[in-house]
Amino acid sequence: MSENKPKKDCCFASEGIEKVAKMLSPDEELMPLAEFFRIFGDFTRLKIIQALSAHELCVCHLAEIVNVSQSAVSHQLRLLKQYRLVKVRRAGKEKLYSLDDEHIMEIFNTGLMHLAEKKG
Amino acid sequence: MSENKPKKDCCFASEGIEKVAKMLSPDEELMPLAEFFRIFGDFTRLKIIQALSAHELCVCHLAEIVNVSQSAVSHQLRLLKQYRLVKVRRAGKEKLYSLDDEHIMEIFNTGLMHLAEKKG
DNA sequence: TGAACATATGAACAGTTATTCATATGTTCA
DNA sequence: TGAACATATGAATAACTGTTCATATGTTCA
Repeated sequence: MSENKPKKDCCFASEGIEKVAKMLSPDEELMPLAEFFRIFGDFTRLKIIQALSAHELCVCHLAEIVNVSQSAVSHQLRLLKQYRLVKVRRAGKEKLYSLDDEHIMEIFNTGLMHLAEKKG
Repeated sequence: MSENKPKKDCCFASEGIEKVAKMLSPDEELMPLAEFFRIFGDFTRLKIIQALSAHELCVCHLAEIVNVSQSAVSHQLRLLKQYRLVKVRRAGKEKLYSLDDEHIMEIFNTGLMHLAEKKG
């Protein structure tokens, strides 16, 4: 922590620093955002997301497609739902999952593009 | 794992499942993508990113702005650089960090928009 | 109703991660 | 050159995360 550290002008004047600090989104906005992005930061969940981008799917098929246990998918789907990446509807015995909105694939694809450009 | 589980047609025919499975990006692409997104999934790093979106900054100023120790920012900057979210240039004693490209804030802002829409 | 199917969930465990502390490296300038 | 400043890094630790296993809940249909 850097509480009462005297402000230095190494790269930039003190007023500038304050300005940048003030311009940051409030913690109540940035913390949920970090939680939201953390959901993208897992291989299994990323496969679930990409699979759902192609088709609404039930839990057992998702488990087959991403090749993890039913329990594991279910746990991940709970997170994905909690953070509004996916939505569900019941259809008989099954529950059909799909992506919540366009933002999800927008983020996914921007990430892919970034990596493609930086490759090598 | 779901190795030789007999394919069921619960929500969708078996051929459809195969199609979705085949359409997934290869692991060598999805795993780095997960690592890339994981970097966004931390409060401190998100603050660093947003601060850098406003201005190129040195380590000590970043530490002040995001309110963590110099060592902590430095460790995070190493990750941010490793995954190409930021770039550095030296200016005398200091090192000035800035965002690597537009994709970073594009992802950041799409996330913010998503949360804003889902609020409540 | 009850058997069979589909999904969800809690506890436990192994692996990962963010910070701190101490210290090392790199740069400037008197 | 060496003191002062700026940044980086390794080890240690506490907190968190993803999977598994066992089991519970919910739904259909005979």
